[in-house]
Amino acid sequence: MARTPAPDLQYSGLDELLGYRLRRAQSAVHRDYNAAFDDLKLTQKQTGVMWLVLCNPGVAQGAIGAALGMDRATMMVIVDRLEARGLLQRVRSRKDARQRELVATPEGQRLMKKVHTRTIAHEKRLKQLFTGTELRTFERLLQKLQSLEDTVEE
Amino acid sequence: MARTPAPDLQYSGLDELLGYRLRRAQSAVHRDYNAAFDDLKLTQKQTGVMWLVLCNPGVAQGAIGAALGMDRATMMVIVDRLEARGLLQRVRSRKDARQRELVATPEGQRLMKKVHTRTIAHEKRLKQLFTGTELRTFERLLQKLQSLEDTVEE
DNA sequence: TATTGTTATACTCTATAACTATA
DNA sequence: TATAGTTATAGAGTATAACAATA
Repeated sequence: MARTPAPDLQYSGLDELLGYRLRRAQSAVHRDYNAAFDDLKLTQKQTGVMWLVLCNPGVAQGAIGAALGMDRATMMVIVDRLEARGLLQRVRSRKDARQRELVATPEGQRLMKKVHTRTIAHEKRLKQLFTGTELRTFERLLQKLQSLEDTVEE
Repeated sequence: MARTPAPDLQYSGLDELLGYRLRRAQSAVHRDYNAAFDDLKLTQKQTGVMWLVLCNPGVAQGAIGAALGMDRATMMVIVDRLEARGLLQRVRSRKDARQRELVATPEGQRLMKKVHTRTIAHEKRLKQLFTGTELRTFERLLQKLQSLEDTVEE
């Protein structure tokens, strides 16, 4: 990524902001993820969609988007790419012709087997940084932040 | 954002992954931030850059990028935008003519006063979700994830 | 030779608005 | 009328590679 060695700067409290800390942590994990999944060419978001399609075959595109907190238009971009790569298919629903049911192709299923294995390894790598108690606490704290999601929408 | 009501899906462990949880939490805070700063038209990243420029006037562009974990090319995009909006200026360094020192314009300084106030309010809003002990724990846990950053680079 | 910034290029995610086809 | 998906469009962040100027 070609970065300069860390300098010596004033932060005036920037690095004490919870939002900033969270962003930097997420950024570090994101880079770590990309490095670990580089050869599979699947981003975190794409993996999330494929993951849910695998364990909810035939579920509507919009339902996946809602579950992952994504806009309809955003889902379109992601599903378009996954479909173009031949990892999943859209099928017009017979129950409600407005909906598109998503199903993984054989190739998508093969890829997701690798992704599962890789994910377990990556997760283990992350969790090694913490004790069991810390992990439970961490998840609880992260969960609290997600409650903001509901506040904004209404 | 036009989202569909939450569906009832299988997750097969996706929602137990630390990386997933972190991403969703960051996403929620990011949306909350954007909603709170909508009228000021400054993103989290742009705010980070302006913040450091304000408390380190004349610091080199690359030093800011390194402090915020950003690539040189990424910094270019962000600084270009801030400069085009008249919020900061690039000045060729007299100590090392390769470097560009960043300084906030009067307009940038005015805007950042508002941003500071707004940030304190936003931070308060976030921190209300937690006790003092929880906050200290949270920051410690997030810090541990940032150690991944060093592991990947070398 | 190495570093700082630059440009060109490409990819991903996000979102709004207007449109269609269905319900 | 309302909903699911689509298209067009735009903004933002990320990164690689090649290049110029400077050290």
